[in-house]
Amino acid sequence: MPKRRPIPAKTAGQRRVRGSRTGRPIMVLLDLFGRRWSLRILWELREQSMTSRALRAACDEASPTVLQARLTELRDAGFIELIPASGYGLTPSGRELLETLLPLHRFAERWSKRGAS
Amino acid sequence: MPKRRPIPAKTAGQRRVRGSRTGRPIMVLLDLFGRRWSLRILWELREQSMTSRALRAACDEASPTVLQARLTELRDAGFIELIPASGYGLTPSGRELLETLLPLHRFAERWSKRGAS
DNA sequence: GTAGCATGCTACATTATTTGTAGCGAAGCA
DNA sequence: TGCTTCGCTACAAATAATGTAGCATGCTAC
Repeated sequence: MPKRRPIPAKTAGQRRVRGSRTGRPIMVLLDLFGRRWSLRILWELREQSMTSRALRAACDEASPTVLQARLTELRDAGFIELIPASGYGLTPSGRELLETLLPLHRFAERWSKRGAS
Repeated sequence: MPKRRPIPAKTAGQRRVRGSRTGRPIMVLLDLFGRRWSLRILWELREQSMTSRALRAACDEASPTVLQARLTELRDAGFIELIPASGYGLTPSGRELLETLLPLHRFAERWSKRGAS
């Protein structure tokens, strides 16, 4: 039973939402981000665009197979784009998404400095 | 080659940070959240505590094996806790984490309503 | 123009993770 | 005692990720 979801894709210029069953957008995102390297890729692109190979280097040399898969998914989702001149970079939407994730950085620092609790 | 990381764990009351290679806290988080069901679990607990079985139901009946693994990891990370009376719930730290993730909900709504870009 | 070199991307066998189903032992309650 | 739920585990089958190699294309330098 392939529980894995075909990932959001464009349909005639319109996003086809089909999340973890309900189609609720937040579920689609949580599902997409729950795949290996998704969040990491977005994170590494936060300050600069990179070629796919540089991105791979930035991501602990993750295998090109998955990386390429994530890249395609994130592209279909409209968060990143490939610009021949500069490589992969965030779209306006992707940048907006990253804005909402930035507080996570500060939280991570606080979190690591204290015990569990 | 098990690239998979043993997950942050307590060591004599002290968190042992050991991220995706650098040990940077943000990497540890991105890594933890890049595993299936991690984010979803936190999300489902945002408003109420739940028994492990209710949580499973809330998470599309994900297999108890992974769910249990994630639960343990999130517990070790100090984001959730098991209280016999009420089941699994967020710790103060977990609630703080969730606060930083809430904007994601609003973003998801906006995102789904427009095309990609 | 042809020999390099870097790009985005793919093939494919191996290894790791997840799924689905069943069920255990403990605790609560009748 | 019998019934129910709890947290959690076993384990085989299915799916996803890894690691290595390499292709085709588009450069720039000779």
